[in-house]
This record gives sequence, C-alpha cells and structure tokens, in this order.
Amino acid sequence: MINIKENEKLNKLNHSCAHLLAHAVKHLYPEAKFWVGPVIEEGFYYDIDLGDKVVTEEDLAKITKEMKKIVKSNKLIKRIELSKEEALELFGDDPYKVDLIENMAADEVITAYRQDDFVDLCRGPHVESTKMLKYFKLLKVSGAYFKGDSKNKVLQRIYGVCFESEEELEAHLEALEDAKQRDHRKLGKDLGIFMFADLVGKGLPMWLPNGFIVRRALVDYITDKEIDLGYQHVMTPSLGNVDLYKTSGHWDHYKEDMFPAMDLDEESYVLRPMNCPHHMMMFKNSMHSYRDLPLRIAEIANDFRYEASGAVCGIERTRAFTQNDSHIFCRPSQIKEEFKGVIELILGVYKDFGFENYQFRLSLRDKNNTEKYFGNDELWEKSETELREVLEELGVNYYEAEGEAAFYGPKLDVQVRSAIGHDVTLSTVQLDYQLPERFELEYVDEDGMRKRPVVIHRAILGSLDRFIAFLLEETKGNLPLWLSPVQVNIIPVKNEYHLEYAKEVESLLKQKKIRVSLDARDEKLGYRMRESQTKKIPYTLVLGDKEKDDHMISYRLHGEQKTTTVSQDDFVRLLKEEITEKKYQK
RNA sequence: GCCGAAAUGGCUCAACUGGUAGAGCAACUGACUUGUAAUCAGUAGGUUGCGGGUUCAAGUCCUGCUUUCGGCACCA
Repeated sequence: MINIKENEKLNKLNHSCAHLLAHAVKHLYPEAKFWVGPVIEEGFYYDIDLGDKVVTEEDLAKITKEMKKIVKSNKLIKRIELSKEEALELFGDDPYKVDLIENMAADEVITAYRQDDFVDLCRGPHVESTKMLKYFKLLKVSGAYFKGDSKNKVLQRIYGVCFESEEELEAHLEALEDAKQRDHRKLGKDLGIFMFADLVGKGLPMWLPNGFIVRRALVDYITDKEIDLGYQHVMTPSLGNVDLYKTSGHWDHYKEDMFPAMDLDEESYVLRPMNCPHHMMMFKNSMHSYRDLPLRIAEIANDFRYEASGAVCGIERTRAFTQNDSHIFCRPSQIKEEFKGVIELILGVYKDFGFENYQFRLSLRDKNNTEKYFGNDELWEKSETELREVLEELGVNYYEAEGEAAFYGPKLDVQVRSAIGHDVTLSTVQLDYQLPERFELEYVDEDGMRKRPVVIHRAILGSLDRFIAFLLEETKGNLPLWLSPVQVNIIPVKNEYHLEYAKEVESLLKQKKIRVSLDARDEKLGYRMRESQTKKIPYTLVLGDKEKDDHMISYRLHGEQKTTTVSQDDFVRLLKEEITEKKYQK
C-alpha cells in the first residue's frame, strides 16, 4: 500500500484535497469551524467542529458532490502571506485557527491559501487549481477528540484520499478491498481457527480445533527455541492477590483496566493482567548467587485485561490472551548481552516466519510528563542510552517514540501493520530497574554483597493471539506446512476401487505424524478438489488406479495446477523436510 | 469509554415509502459412478440480536441493552 505522506506529489495533492473538503463543508455547513487537515499515510483528513451536527456516511455523498462542483469550476489556489495580526484578523471568527495562530512565533510569516470564497491557514504547498483534484474519494467519518485528548470535545473527522488519475484511485480502492479479504477476522472464521460468542463474552476468543493445532505448534516451536537458549519454563496461576499488584505498582497504574477485584472475607483477588509480579515472587523464592544469573524464567501464560470496548478487535486485541512471556534476571553488566540475545531471537523468529514488514520502535518515556513513570531521571537516561547502544552495536534500524515506554522502563517494540492498517506491537523487550526494587530482589555478588538484579521483560510471539492474527494476514491464510491444521487431504478417485489404497496411505501418513484427512464422500473429484483448495490445505492427494497399481502418490500443492507423482517414501521425506525446516511457503 | 454505522437460517446476502420473511452455498435424502476448483432433484432449517413501545398491522418506526464494524482515546 502506497504511503501518501512520503510521496511528495501525492502529499501535495492530498493536502489540497483536504482544503477542497473544508471548502465544500463550509458551503454546506456555514457554521463549521475548522481545526486541522493533515496528510497521513492513507490520504488525508480534516477535523471539523459542526456544533451539534454530525456527519454520517450518507452525508459524504452530499459533500463529495459539492467538492466535485468546486473542482469543475476550476478555482485557482493562491498563496497569501500574513503577519500575525493580519492572520488573527482574517481568522478571527474561528477559535480553532486563532488557537493555531497564537501558538506561532510573533515574527513568523504566516501563510494562507485562498480558493475563491474559501481561505485556510496553511504552510502549503498546494496544487495550482482545484481542477487538479478530480480523482478523490471520501472514505470514512468518525469522531475525534480535539487535540487528541479524551477530555476534550469531539470533532467530526472526515477521511479521504486523492490521486492524479482515475486508474490510480481505482487501484487504491481495490487494494483496500483486497486488504479486507485478508483481515484475520474473516480468515479465522473461514478456516475454523477461532470463534466468539455473545453469551461467553466480548473479547473472549474460543480456539476451535484448527486454531488449537496452530497454537500448539507455535508453543512447541518457541518453547524449543527458548530451551536451547537457557530459558526455564514455569507455570503460575492466572490470578493473584491485589496486594501483589499494589507492590508492583500495576494496581495504581492499571486498576481501571483490570477485571474488577473479587473480594473475599479478608482478601481481594484479580485476574492477572500480566505475569511479572508472579515471576518476581518466584525469583524471591530462593537465594541467588551471581553465578545463577542470568536467570531466565519463561511462561506461556494466560492474562486478562478489561480492554476498552472500542479497542477490542478480533484476536488482535482481546480481553483474554496468552503471552509468550519471560523475565530475565541479570546483573547490570549483563544487560547488553541479554538484550542482544533477545533481539537476535526476535530476528531469527521473524525470519523463520518470513516476516519482513516490521519495524523496531525504541519506546521512550515522555519527558514532559514524567510523573507517570517510576524512577529518577538519571536512571531513565541510563536505561534509554543502554538500549540505544545495543541497537547501534547490532546495526538494527529503529525509530524512537517518546511516551511509549512502560511505567517501569524503556522498551524496544516490534511494530507491524495489520491488514486494515492498525499499527500494533508484536514482540517487546523491556528494561526494568523498578520492579526488582519494589520487590526487593537480591543476589549475592562476587564480593559477598547483596545486590539488586535488573529485569528484562520480553515477549517474542507477543501474545499468541495477536501473533496468529498477523500470521493469518501475512500468509493470507496459507499457513506454512508445519502450522497447517490439515497438512494433507486425500481424495480417492472412486471409493469402490480406491478407498482401500487411500486408507493405506492415510494410515501411513498418520503413523509419520502427518495431519491428514480423507475425503471419501461420494462427490465428484472436481468438487472435492475445489473444497480442498478453498480450505487452503497444502497438499491434496488424488489416488486412483495409476497410484494404486504402482504404490505411488500424486499430489497437488495448494494454489497450483501441476500434479506430481512420487513414491510413498519420497513423499514422506518431502513432507518431513519441509516441516523440519519450518520452511515458509508463499 | 467517546463519535458514528450495523445486526435477517450454519455462511453470504435479498425483502419499494410499515402489509403473510426469500435466494445461493453448506446440511440432510435420493439419483448419477465420474482423474484435479462447484452433477441433478428433493427435504429440512428463521418469534428477523435481546427487552420495551407506537400501530389494525413492525424485519422495517421510536426506545433501552448486547454484540459487531469504522474511527478517536487507551494499550502494563
């Protein structure tokens, strides 16, 4: 999908189109007041205050019509330079523009752009005339908080996109439509991966047999890798005493986002929203020598968060999820080495899955709003610097994001974009000096002194749920062989003559631990082949006289026309190789 | 949570301004006996998300709730 913000031509075009939108809105809603209309990766939007009025999807047609009218009348777009006083004078009746102007420097040359009876404060640049804005489409409407603060008033936001030609616009709209086809919610339903039920509850996914196979394969995969890397796996309960979270500090920060406490006679429990406190207690369970460190505790853990109703999205964001979590307890001198190890693990895993569309985000604290973070400035500077150094040493590309840190420390997040354009975190590595302090963790150092360890929190597959959402979208539901719920589907040409041989092959494959299905329905071969393909089963075997007589196997790969005939042994070898290599297939 | 929109057999969708809820696929039954993406015929399946209300009459209008969708805010 094209990034419009990064494309100079399209950026200008879309910015001008935002003005065109505002122009049309002003005609239709004379009382409209305008905030900002920036270009974004997906096109543009404009935030507008319409008083009590709201814009609905239906109104978009009306606005589009008015915009087309202005395009047709070919208004020239002219740049005007203003002093601050002149600008305040010109936009005096729009409090939002006044707000913007007042935040500009006194000596700044303020520019505005005029097209016929509409003028908007703007840096530009813009196209020369409205007639260049022929190929646009208004895409959606929504409410958006003024200045992005939920305490503020909700403005009307209208989104759109503009191109230079009809063809480009059509191609873009088609791409948006395609993206919907690989939305994990659709694929998950079609492939029988997971389901939801109102009666069970919002945001509570239930994993169907096919989905469970994928999960188990992923758990085995990551657990094996972790064992190789010296992680120790544990299991802790999915709830904990409220005091545990008061100790960790999570209670103060996230009480509202947890499922409400269950109050008993003397105590109070909550479903756990994360696993760190349990693992801290596990570390505390015994004395540790510096020789024990780094100690890597890992768990496939169920967590529960009372996510805001508007945030819940398929298995991308749920209220019950499973983390592939770990806490690494180490000496300060081991931080870099451990951090590197985790990043290398991440890179290796993404490579195994063939993921290429991801970015590392160094999540730092918001320096203008330090009260929501634990720890002093010096420690924050130190930890942020440590992470930066590791990234530089590894030569990993990353970008920095202020205000995205955890309350206890900075993070390195791996960001991916979902089919419908959500920017979400898949993996995360976090540096934490705070929880060891709050839980008073200690180890005995070489000099015999008790010292505080540092904790690295990390999740590689992140939440299994979100990981599978992304995996489904990236593969368009064509999971690699080792993750496919059904790896081989057998179709006997004619039951009467070939069922016996089909069963023989089925039991051979089962014996070899291949997930196999046998479609012995009295249906046309073409019918069963079609279903095998739509279910995205990697290998479909068609077994008839030819195969039976020579004890051979004819297979067809998903999405391909070609048929290949091999011996039974060769076929098993082929499958085994593909599975053990965890080879990613498009 | 906020601003909007939506909810009709298992799935995908129809039902003009209120007037007896339909179709395709899937399921089931039967016929057909077939070599790589849909054989034919029949049967069954819905108190239209849940609850109130308006009306002679509600899938359709009003209202409360639930869930879903698009954004916003949030995301340990």
